[in-house]
Amino acid sequence: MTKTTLKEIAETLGLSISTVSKALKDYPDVSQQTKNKVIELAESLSYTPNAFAQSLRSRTSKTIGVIIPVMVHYFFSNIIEAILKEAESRDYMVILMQSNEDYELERKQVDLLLKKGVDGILMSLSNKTNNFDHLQKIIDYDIPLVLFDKIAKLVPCSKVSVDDIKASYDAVQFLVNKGHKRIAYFRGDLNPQNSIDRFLGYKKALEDNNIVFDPSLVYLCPVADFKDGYAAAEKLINDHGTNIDALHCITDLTAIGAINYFNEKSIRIPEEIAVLGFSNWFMSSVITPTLSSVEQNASKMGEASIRILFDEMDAKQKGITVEHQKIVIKTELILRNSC
Amino acid sequence: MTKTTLKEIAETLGLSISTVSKALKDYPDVSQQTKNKVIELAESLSYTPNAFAQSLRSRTSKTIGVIIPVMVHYFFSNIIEAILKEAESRDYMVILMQSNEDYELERKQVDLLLKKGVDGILMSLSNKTNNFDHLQKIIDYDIPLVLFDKIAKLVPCSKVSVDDIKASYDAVQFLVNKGHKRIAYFRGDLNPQNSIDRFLGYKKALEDNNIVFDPSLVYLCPVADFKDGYAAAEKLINDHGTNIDALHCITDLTAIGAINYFNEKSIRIPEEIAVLGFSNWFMSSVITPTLSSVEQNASKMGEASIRILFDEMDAKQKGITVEHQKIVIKTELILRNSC
DNA sequence: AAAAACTACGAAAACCTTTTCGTAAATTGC
DNA sequence: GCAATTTACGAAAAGGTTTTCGTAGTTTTT
Repeated sequence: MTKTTLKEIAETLGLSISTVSKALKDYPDVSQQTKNKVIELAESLSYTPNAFAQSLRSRTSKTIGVIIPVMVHYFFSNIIEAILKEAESRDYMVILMQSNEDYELERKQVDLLLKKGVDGILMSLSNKTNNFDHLQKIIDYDIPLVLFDKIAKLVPCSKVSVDDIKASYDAVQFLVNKGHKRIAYFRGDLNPQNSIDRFLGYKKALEDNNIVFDPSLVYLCPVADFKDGYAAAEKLINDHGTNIDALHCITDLTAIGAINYFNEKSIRIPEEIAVLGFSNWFMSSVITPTLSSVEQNASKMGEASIRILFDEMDAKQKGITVEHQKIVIKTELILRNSC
Repeated sequence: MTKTTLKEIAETLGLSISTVSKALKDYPDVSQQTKNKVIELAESLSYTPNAFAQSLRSRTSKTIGVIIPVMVHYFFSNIIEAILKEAESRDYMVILMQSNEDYELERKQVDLLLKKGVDGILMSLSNKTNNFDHLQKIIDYDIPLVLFDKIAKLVPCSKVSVDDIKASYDAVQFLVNKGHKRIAYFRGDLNPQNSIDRFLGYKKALEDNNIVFDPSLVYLCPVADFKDGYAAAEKLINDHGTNIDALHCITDLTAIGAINYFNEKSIRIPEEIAVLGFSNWFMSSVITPTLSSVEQNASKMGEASIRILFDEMDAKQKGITVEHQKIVIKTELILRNSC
């Protein structure tokens, strides 16, 4: 079963390749009669143009590349889902890569995507990334680039993110309004902007409420997973007993780790310690107690990212240059039983 | 910033395109001197061959296509992760598509992948799929195809799955050994093979233990999600009160839905009803009570699938034909507090 | 010293599509 | 009836790489 080509159709009908091509693309300088013959035969042979040849000629591939740090995350899989759906509807294909929070790998993957000739790139940076030459390379190649969630503020490209400062600020403000004063914080890795911003939001909310920031209430959870949260909770209790009102965490997973520790030690939530997460994983709605969190609207973020990417790709096609966009997705506090 | 081509290098050095190409591919009929010059210039211009041209000529794309029914699933995202890693290490790219449990979409996606010229395809079928012409088309095109998890038994291609019958059989046998007799079952959609097999395993275990199969203890959870489980649990209790010893569910999510209902109604787990899920989602280890489940080894399944795919792709490249493989991944019972 | 073998390169075709340009033949206008 | 236009098609180049085959020029063999 070999794929049909224009040449075969041309030979069968005694036409030239050019005429067949033009007939299929409905050029005006082909007679209707010829068009009909060509179209009929093409269909009966189920002709589809060779994508490689088309790409070679047009220098476009109808393909976009997506690099994310990790796949097995409620947040990221939701974003990917939104991206796939939108790409689908535009007949674009998505090449997906996972950087595994590894800067070197991320760089290599960018090179692969560029080599592969994708028409655009969506990226959420790894936690380790603090050199942006590879992003500049994308821009130098004139490939539209949109960063989402884990963004680099200084790279000249479009960006989609949430206002992490405000999101955490609002969360902590809520805890303060509830009367909590000694609010611990489990912070994430020191490098990524999100992590920094959420921490700043936490600090600012304290300041604005005239609560003295106490560094001994801040614990580092570099991987921001269940284990980190569990371990930090253990340290927290060892250090402070239950002389703590509330706990805000960099992610739900960390918060759930902490909750599990508190449950084991029969520390009552929210009576003894109120807990508030970040990201609103599905899981958070089914654990005991259900976990309050910050909804990041992953789908909206995915949709916005790919929409902007398509805008820039379309503009490039038409030879127009467009301003880069910076979109901030609204977050909302989801209140459940943990606070 | 335009990409360097062989032609440019050739012109700069006063050589022919062929010689440059051969120099870079280390052909023996190019002098070492010339090779050195070419390699040096190529590197300084950071030459990378045009992937479209290479694909056009070689009829391969170093790309594989993956179609899964849904992305936001612990199981599938784990499989994808394994696939991405292995593909990565082979310098292959992965085009990912989500069929959304929609047969028509699945068909369209297969066509897209074929048109795009992927070198191989990995698929997990949608629940609705019961016509396999599109799979046959892949085979007719001589593109290696591996089905995983949601497979079609009769399609002549390699397959990777778990022995769902045995897995559920073992799970129910465990419940019986614990002394449970009235064991309810929340089954999945009627179409997919997994769903059928797990149900068969449940039935067979009862039979082998001389427990009469009672259809009134079986509830349908077509989507097999949290909602379905919650709703079915409500019906179960309405129908039978707590005249039930145990419950086995088609997925963890369903089981977690049921657990939430039981918790709300203060029905004690496992004292009044023991619960056992399927798939061993991460979530199951952190809810209250922690949920026993069947570990499907998603990573192993992903690894096996892509390994077989590469085997078949390599064989095709060499013109060899290989037997299709049928791999059954071992499952294991993970015991926690819910039973 | 002539024949044989080897070295190092280039021409050209093939992969397939798209589009520009050129040109016969048919048609229109006057 | 001749010039101007229109119609309908084909040739050819371009996009970039790979590989086969051909061939000058050089070296080795006898």
